[in-house]
Amino acid sequence: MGVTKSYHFTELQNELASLLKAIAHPARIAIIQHLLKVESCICSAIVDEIPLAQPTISQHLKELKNAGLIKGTIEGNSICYCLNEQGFNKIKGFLEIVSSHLESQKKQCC
Amino acid sequence: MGVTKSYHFTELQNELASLLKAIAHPARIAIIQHLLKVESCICSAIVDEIPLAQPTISQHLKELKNAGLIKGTIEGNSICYCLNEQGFNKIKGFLEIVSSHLESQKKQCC
DNA sequence: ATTTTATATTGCAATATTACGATATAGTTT
DNA sequence: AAACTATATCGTAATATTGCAATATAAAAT
Repeated sequence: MGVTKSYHFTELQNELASLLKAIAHPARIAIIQHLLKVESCICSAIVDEIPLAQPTISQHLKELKNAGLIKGTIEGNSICYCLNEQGFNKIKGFLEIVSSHLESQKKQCC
Repeated sequence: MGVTKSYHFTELQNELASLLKAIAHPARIAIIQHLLKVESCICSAIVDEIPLAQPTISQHLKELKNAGLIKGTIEGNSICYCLNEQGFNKIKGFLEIVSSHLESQKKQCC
């Protein structure tokens, strides 16, 4: 059917899935890595950095923004994008729980 | 076009995207959480735990396995699934890099 | 050997995602 | 104001994902 049955799952499960889905594309990972590298949030010279058409980049940026992983502020003509710590912390929190559980699980079964 | 232009991106970017995509579904997060909870890797009583049809769960398990996030071993009649630490560590590594960069970035711009 | 139990595969319909050309919007420069 | 620059939106084609019924496979129990 192509539609995720999100009503079967908890709010946290759905939220985590949305956040992870937003990162789960090589172009969006490249955008994140670029924003990390440039420190000060140089705006969308991202378009020059990544070999995809401008509307495509714009769409990816929108997804990252909707998910709460980046922020954008208008700066005259252009827009300044930078990473949003909060979004990443949620994902990091989940992975830390997974890791700590895995470490305390002494006996591996598989 | 619907097809990701993965040839534009680095191997690491594509690998991370695949791993993240594999987790990025509420049912698969629920599966991961269940496997965490049951400690010893009780097999696919997951089907009883999650309100999706058996073929759907089987498909989700396959994706998690292909991505390297879970392992499965045959145990007589049934199959024992458990989490695969390695896959999670790769994602955790990426997020730790993001976090440490963000923390050292004093001036927020947006 | 037949039935039962556990899991995987196939095929398919519904929906979502990816990418981009064309175009719109809005600030900047001339 | 006209031209330019930066970004967003629309429309659309190609492809991917989700979910499940039906069916296949294979071990276990009877």
